[in-house]
Amino acid sequence: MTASESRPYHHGDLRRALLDAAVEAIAADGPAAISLRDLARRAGVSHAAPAHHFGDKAGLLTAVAAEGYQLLAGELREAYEAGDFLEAGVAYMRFAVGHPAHFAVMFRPDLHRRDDPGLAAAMEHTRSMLYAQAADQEGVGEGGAAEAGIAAWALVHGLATLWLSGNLPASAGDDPERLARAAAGHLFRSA
Amino acid sequence: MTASESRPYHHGDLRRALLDAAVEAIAADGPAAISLRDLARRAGVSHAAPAHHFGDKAGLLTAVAAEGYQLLAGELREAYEAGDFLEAGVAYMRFAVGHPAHFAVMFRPDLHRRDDPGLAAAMEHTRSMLYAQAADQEGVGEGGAAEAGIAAWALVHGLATLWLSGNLPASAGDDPERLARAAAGHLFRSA
DNA sequence: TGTACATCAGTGAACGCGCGTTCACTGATGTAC
DNA sequence: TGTACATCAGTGAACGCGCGTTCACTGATGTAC
Repeated sequence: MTASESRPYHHGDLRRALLDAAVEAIAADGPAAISLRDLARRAGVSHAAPAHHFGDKAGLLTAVAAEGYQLLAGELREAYEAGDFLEAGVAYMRFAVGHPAHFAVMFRPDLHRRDDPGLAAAMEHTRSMLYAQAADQEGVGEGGAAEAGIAAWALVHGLATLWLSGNLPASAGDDPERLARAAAGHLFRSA
Repeated sequence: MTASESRPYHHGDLRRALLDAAVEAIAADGPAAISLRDLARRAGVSHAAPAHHFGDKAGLLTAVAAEGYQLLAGELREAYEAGDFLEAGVAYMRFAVGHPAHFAVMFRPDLHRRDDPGLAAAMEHTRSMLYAQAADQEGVGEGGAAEAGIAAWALVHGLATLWLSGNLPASAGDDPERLARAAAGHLFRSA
């Protein structure tokens, strides 16, 4: 992967390379295990280079989280545009399994820079899509409609979490999207 | 808290004290942030003492996880004995919010000693209760019954996870058990 | 009741390690004229 | 087309820190006789 010849002084796109290295490392060992020095090693630069782009570890994880929210918003938008709310749940599962590192960082606010405007914008955008259904129904009846949206989110979020952490029984099968569709179907069957 | 007078050479119940310190530290900063040296400090013993009881960090976290599974099994048993499956979901939420440190460690097999018999037994016992409903229904109809049990578990697990990590919107309210009851109600309404 | 001894819990010094952060620096790039 | 200079990306040495682990040890407890 790394050029054995003399590398140029400037990396080209070190920011991108560091993010990719972070995603790879997080997927393997979790967000807590990464170090800026290790990422620099993976990207083939000196250990002080990452500070130039992200400042510190929180800055890097904040960038990963923001990217994750953008990716998730994209997946959700497609499902919503197809007008199928159940498939939005399936898309959520697909995103989690397809981008486990992003998923692991996104819902860990303790790892983020609270004041980052890029993350805040990406979060708000994605959340507005997540709560869309709940907001739509909120005015309708008395109590419970908001919880319906939260219940749907919680179901697919819990399913993705349990899947990724290897806590589901063998009876869950080996196809995450199928499982999500089947499990979420139990919730929407009543709607 | 700590006796300022000369402490006795033997602690009395250092194992328990270290577990309590760990639970406190994990609740505050997460499982990744703890160190055996810090726990020894909190318990007022030398930094080498924890190794006597747990060997290493994985050994300690394994003990925390096993204790968590035992506590959860107790809460679930009460709900089941009352014959109310919905309240078992509420009990799951109550356990997670009441024992956030245990909850954070239990579903992280990467933090455990795989071969610990105590943990394996506690897990199996608790899981048999979690899957009880799914197992009961499994023989009934074709496909989908097993997913119903998983869906119920995923819903309350996701709800607890999102609650503890502070990811739920303000509309979720401030009463976790009420929220669990309302959200899970959407799932069981169809049954 | 008293003595000897085995066992075990906890000590404290020592080790090597990887980390984050800082800082003066150097190499490369791009822009003004 | 060429020269001067500002800007920026990345370097590498240095620092102090907390960590896990090891190990010979010592203090306390309990049991055998």
